Amino acid sequence: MTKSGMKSVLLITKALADRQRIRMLLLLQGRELCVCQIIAVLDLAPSTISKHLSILSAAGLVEHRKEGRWAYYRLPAGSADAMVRSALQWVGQSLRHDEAIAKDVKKLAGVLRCDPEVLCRQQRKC
Amino acid sequence: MTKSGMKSVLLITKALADRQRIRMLLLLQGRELCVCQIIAVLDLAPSTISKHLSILSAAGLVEHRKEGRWAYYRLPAGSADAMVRSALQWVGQSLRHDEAIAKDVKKLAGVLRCDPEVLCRQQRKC
DNA sequence: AGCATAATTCGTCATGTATCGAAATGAGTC
DNA sequence: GACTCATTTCGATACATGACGAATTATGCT
Repeated sequence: MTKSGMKSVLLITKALADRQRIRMLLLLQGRELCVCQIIAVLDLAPSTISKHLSILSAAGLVEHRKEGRWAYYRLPAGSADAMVRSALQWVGQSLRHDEAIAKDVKKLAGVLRCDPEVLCRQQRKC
Repeated sequence: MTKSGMKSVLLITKALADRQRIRMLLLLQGRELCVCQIIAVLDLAPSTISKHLSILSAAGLVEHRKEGRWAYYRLPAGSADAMVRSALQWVGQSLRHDEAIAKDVKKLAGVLRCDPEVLCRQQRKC
């Protein structure tokens, strides 16, 4: 079923109207991430990250699953709403060559080299 | 030259993150409109409409020209930035079947039957 | 059970934004 | 020039939003 309507559109556009949330979406391109990994890259308070993720989630722009104490977020599967898919594609396309994003991705590479467990224990100083 | 970068993206997403601005963009699909016509359909204070239009303009989502006392706004020409074009396409596609938008378009049809001059004189009671 | 920990929710504060009316601008008319 | 009118800019106000730390929840470990 394909959603439509002003409400969904505004949920999406409002979700996309924030720098940190955009950064998150681009970090999630091509991989699933644990919340603690997102925290480590974006360098914001856990509660802030969590709030952002819930906004993205409400808009359908991310999905998540819990595994033990950890929560993993990812971009929605291929079966997702067309509106959501094209919105994500637009963002990805538009920021393909953005410097700030490249920096985040680079930082993520470092973060991915640690166990999430170790990462959290060390208070984000991997 | 194709723009890119976080700044442009945020200008666009922030511009799209408002119900009234979305309504304006859809009214402008396929035709150029005078500010007074937009006012007549959306039923907001002229200063509010003007502010919204300036935000859309800053994001590159609309163009405008002045003709005498009137100002006309339109969606950007085909030569526009790819980011802008696909954003507009996304909005249009997503709201193709929206009721609120259909209502606006219907109201616009009535407004278009008046001279802009008459329209303004009569304080939006055409 | 009791503790440690990852994530979320809640309360608060500062900042940003939508709206309006009043004043300013700019173009036409007399 | 003085006046009218469409639009924009400015200033004020109410509301929404982003950030944080503290408290809460939920899971795993001892």
